[in-house]
Amino acid sequence: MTKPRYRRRKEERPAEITQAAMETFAEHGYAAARVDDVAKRAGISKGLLYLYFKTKEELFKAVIRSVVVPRIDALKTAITDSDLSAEEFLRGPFLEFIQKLPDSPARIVVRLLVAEGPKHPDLTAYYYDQVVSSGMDALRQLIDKGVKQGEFRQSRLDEFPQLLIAPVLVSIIWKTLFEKHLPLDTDKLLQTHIDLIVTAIKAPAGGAT
Amino acid sequence: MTKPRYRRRKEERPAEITQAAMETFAEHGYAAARVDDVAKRAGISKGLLYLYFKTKEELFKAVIRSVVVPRIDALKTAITDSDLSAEEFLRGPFLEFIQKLPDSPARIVVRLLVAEGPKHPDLTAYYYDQVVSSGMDALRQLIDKGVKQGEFRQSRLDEFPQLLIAPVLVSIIWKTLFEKHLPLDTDKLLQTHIDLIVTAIKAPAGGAT
DNA sequence: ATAATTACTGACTCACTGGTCATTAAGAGC
DNA sequence: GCTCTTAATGACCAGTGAGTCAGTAATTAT
Repeated sequence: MTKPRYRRRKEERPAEITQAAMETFAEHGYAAARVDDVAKRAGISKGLLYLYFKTKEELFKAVIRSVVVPRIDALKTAITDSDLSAEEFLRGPFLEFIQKLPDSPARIVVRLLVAEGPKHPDLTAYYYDQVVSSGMDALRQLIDKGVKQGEFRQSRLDEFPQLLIAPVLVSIIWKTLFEKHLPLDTDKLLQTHIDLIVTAIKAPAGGAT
Repeated sequence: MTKPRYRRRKEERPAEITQAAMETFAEHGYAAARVDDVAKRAGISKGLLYLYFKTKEELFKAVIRSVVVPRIDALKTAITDSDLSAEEFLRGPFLEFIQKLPDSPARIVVRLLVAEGPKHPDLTAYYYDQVVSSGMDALRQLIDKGVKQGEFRQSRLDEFPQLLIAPVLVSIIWKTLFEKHLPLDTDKLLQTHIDLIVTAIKAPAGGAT
């Protein structure tokens, strides 16, 4: 009775491979990452990897998707499962959500997308549709709700919901590049940002309507 | 009298090469850019390029530096050449400065740094020292000045001056990735951001001492 | 003019890596 | 056990692109 040289595990392979790929891309970026290394990390041969993913690029897209999808779901449920006021939502669930991003795989996705996005238009389009567009809609609705209910004053923030998540990008990029030079308390940074924005758009004391 | 096949132009080459490299990197990113293409774009042979730059990486660093240096100088003079109040400075010269960034070569630098920074620690350190660190100091001083003169209330913004430039990153990344899907009026976005921040930190009417 | 110098060329090398495929062996079915 | 299917291997191929260098010609010195 010899122990088998390998086990057949058709089901688990794809997830294991994308996981290994994500780690490899995180270390070296997409272009400089070797498919062979991804395979090694996943504990398989390169040939098998190519059985599950036709090309390196397809593997790349699978990685992005594997990170993005669960994260969207998280935000969507956070929004639906809540009947807090707009301010409460911003200071509560929304803050929590963005505070998690800088240490999540989202960090890697940002780096990969900034670096490789322009060369993968369909991937960028996918990301835009799935994440950016719907995310912006959600935020805009949140702000509008706040305005309608007299919590917030009218402002241009609803034209630029990007401003709400801008410091997330700063946090991610800081952690990616400068953490060694000067550590950044991103939780506090994001908290401060929400404070400032809410202060700026809060309706003056004697509410409207 | 035959026309010469080439002209010797020792002085001008380096600048021409870094310029060509910047354009090539802008199109393809660092890893995917071919040295041969940079040379072609600069109108020279690859061999000559290697006479001026020892490796592709050294060329890369030269490109970053060539973009960064003049931009720092611009900001520094803007700060020194002005005795405006803190709010006036933010709304005037500072806003103007950041409004220029999304369409300047700074855009390419951001993309290249995010993508390649982790693999070039010394370059990242250089950028941190020359740009980030001193830029943050300058902003912090500006805010403190505003506080001391009673224009601004005390806030945590002076702990996180990054918040002032966060939307610049959003603008740059948006233009890099999503411009085709939904154009963004970055001037207005940045204007809005400064409005919001100033509103948030402005001292209440009856100013302090 | 002629010689000396060196900016410049372009063909070449060589390491590297994405992708292929003939072969092997694990596991399912009989 | 025996056969069949296919998950899995790993040696191989072909394209590519960074970096080299022997030679050439533009310019300077004499």
